[in-house]
Amino acid sequence: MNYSSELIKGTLKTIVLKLLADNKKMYGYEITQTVKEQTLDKILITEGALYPTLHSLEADGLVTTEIEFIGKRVRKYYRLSPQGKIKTKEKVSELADFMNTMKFLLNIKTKTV
Amino acid sequence: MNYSSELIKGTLKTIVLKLLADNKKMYGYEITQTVKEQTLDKILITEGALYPTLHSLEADGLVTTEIEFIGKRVRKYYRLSPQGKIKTKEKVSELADFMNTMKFLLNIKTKTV
DNA sequence: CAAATATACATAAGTTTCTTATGTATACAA
DNA sequence: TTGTATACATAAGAAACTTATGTATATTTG
Repeated sequence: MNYSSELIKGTLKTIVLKLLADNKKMYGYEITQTVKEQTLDKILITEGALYPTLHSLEADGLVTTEIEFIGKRVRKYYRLSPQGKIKTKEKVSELADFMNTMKFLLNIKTKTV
Repeated sequence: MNYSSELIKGTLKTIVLKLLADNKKMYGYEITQTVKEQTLDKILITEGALYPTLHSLEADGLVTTEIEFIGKRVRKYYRLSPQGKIKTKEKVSELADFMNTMKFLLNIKTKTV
């Protein structure tokens, strides 16, 4: 059973950047499959969400692209730019920090007056 | 320095429900201030986000409301309904699960082929 | 005591970011 | 040959915010 989609909102860019940081280069479909496998089908990235995100990362200069042909079929590989590497560190540490804060907040039992 | 707002998206309802679960009853402004204090200004809930969320929780039957007057000023207290208590447990455990999954995903070094 | 700030509610327009739907095309398996 | 998988893309619509605005009372501060 996968997560209610609003949870994934806001984390997609970070997920994509981190995967690219760990795998040198990846193409869109590969990203969807990797996330699906690694999260045991809990996080399913739709193409309608992923491709615009990748295009936006490219427009922001965070990734570069390379076209590759597998037979007649096209593949578009994405790779982090230097700025992309910096941005990835920022986003990942921000998310880690946020998760710590949330963990703390959700464990609070009583309001401190 | 507070979090980029897209991170908070999708977690607001869960935060509000959990606070109500821990504090019996709370009013809107109190929720914003409590979150601000507990997170050391890292999570700032805007009124434009909070009030529609509270109204939506009420419309869904997850909370009940009571008006209270402090002098001439009105306060609207929110309290979990029985369904609200159930929903809170679901949302909190879903978020905890999601955070574990994200933590795992963001630590992966190499793609497992 | 006037002005600024804090308390306390609310809504509405606009933006972002997703979902859902659709489209195109190749490759492979049944 | 039919369905499924691979692989890209975009567009309409929905959800959930931000930002701006509005109203009103209470308190602090210069």
